[in-house]
Amino acid sequence: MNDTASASASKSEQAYAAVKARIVDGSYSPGYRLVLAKIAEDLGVSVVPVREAIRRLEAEGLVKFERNVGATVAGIDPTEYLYTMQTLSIVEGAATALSAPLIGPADVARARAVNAEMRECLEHFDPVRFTRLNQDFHSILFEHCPNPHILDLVHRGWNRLASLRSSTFRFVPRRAHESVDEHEALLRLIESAADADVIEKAARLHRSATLDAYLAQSNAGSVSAH
Amino acid sequence: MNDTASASASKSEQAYAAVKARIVDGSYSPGYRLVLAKIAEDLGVSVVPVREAIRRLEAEGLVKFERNVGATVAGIDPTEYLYTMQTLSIVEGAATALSAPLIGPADVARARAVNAEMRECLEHFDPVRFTRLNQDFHSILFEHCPNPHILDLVHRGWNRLASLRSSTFRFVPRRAHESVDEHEALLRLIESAADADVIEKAARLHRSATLDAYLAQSNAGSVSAH
DNA sequence: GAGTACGAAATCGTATACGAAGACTATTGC
DNA sequence: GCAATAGTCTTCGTATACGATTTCGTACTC
Repeated sequence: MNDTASASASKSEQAYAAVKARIVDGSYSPGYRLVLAKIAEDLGVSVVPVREAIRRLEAEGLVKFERNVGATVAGIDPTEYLYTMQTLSIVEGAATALSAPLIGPADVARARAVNAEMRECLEHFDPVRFTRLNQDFHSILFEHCPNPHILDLVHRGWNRLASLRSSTFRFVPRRAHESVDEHEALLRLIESAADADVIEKAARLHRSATLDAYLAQSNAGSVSAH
Repeated sequence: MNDTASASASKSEQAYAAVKARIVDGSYSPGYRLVLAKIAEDLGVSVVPVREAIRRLEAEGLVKFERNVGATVAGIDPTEYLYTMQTLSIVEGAATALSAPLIGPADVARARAVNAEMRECLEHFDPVRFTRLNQDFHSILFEHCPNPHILDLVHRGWNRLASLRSSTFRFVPRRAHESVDEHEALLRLIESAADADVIEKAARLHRSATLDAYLAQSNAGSVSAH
């Protein structure tokens, strides 16, 4: 973005952005111990703003904080994943339904283009790229949501998910095909100005189907984590 | 030893609880200017923990914070109210549906008792008491929600609402009667182990009906469809 | 040899202090 | 008389410092 902005922004802000970036891009992997003094030194600031940044990240659920002990990057605990996805399915479904009436033909075209890329991506499957495109696609759908609170919840959910980096679809490649088809179906619903209820249900099911696929996968075989 | 739990908790925690309490109980009314140094002195701590407490409250939406300017108690901006209620209708609906299968006969009985009190309360209408009971009632319904994230979102929503103190029903007394009836209907659905979809929709409509009543009342006209 | 107790190191929590940014006020020029 | 500007004053933002708490290692005892 603008590195000049980081200079004008408060130190807390800088620290927040820096730590968050490192969590999301995987430099700090789950379980990583976040020591205030060390981070402060790395960023060339004192511990106070770092502390504030950590607490903000805690509120977002990206780090876990224990009093008098310290902070660690929040784990990808499968249970947590389940909860996050379920929550996201609900709020994203609502956000998509609310923003649907505000989605114009131009937006639909953009979304369709992204989905075409995704379909193409299926050939020589790249889970990371696919997951990225997936986020782009859904962003177009829910970004017009007029209720900022709901939109914020959706963003938080995606952030949480991003911290289990790379890709959901790495674990459930089969799901990717269905996903692309469901995207097209969703777009059709939006184009035809379907009922909010119908759109909401479709968007929610779309997400919880991915969750179900993941659960079926991890329950069936050995857990490949660790 | 727990009566002085505030002593064992961290200063930040104390400050957080103290400020939050004053916002909720109305000592600090909306727009009230929260000056760090003053609060710190009142509580007998330094500004650092107070600052942290304020930021936490900001994350919850109870206070509005402006860089280099200060914090004020978040207003009851009607638009904010609308957003909060809409969000709550969605997450509370989901939470209620998810917890419905876990609600036992004892819980239903308790809820019914609370609702009976509410009905009684209608005679010599006390909006504050009614609103309190209303929260108790709904708490019983969603508190078993197995997804802690969703449950947390519900609590936050209620907190926000609590900060526009006293009572929603002060503004829409007529709505109170319908509310009690809808509560009974909700309980019947839960008892009969109705579909999650049905329960969710009922719970959501129950809340958005209150919102609509409020909107109709305050605008006395109509707002654009949402 | 294993378990416990004591002590040292690491890290967090909070206080105090100083610098910076914005808001208010008084004064001056038009 | 009104507006613009300069100066002051309040309040926030961050650094540094010290006390509190936890954890880990080591030695001692059973």
